[in-house]
Amino acid sequence: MDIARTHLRVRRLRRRDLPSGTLELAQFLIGKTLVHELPEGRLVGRIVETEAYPPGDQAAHAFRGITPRNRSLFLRRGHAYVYFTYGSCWMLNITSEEPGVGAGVLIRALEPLAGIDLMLPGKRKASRACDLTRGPGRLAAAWQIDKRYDGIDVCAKGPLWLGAAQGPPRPLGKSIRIGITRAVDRPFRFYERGNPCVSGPARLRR
DNA sequence: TGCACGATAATCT
DNA sequence: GATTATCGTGCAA
Repeated sequence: MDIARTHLRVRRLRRRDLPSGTLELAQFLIGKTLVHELPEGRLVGRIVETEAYPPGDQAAHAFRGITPRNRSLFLRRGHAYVYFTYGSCWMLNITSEEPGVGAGVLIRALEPLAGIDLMLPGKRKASRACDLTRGPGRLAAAWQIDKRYDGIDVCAKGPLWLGAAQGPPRPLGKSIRIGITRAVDRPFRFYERGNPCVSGPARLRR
C-alpha cells in the first residue's frame, strides 16, 4: 500500500462547514472524506457518488411523514440515517436540513484511501479496492455500517465522521437517481466523472 | 457490457 | 400481502 496513504491525516468537518440544503450538500460531499474508526484501525474513503432526497420528494422515505424507521431523517443536518432494505443491504444517508425537516443524502460510493485491508469483502472477490465500496449496499457491508449507526452525529466526536476533501477536485457529473420507482426523472444524483469507484451502468458514470 | 431474475427480510398498507 | 434508495449470477451479444 502507498506509504503516504497509511499516514493520511484528515481534518474533521464541522457542522457549519456543511452547506444548507439537500441538493447543495449532495454536491458538496463529492470529494470529501468519510472516516470510520474501528478498534483495529481507521477506514478512510473519498465520497465519489451521492443522491439527494430533498423535502417534498416523492421518492424520499420522509415523504409520507415520520415513522419509527425514518425518524433519524428528521434530525438536523450532519446526522446519519441508516436503514435496511432488500433483505440484505444497509444504506447510509447524511441528513441535510433543519431539525424536524425530513431529508437526506444517500452515500452511494466511496474511493478507499486507507484501511483497505480492514474493509470486509463479503461474498465478492475484491480484486480491486473499488469493488468493496462501489454501491451503497457494498460500502455499508465493507465498512460494517448498520443499525448501530442510525441517528449518530457525524459532525461530533464518534466512530463515524466527515472529513475534508482529499486530492484535487475533479469534474462533477449529474444524472437521474438509481433504483427508484417514483420521481424517476429528477437529476438528483451526483458523482465524480470517470472515477472507477462510481456505481451504476457506464452511461451514468461518464 | 448489458440486461433479467431471484434472494431476502424489515417496513408499511 | 406488497413493496423495496440492492447485489450477484447467468446468459446474450
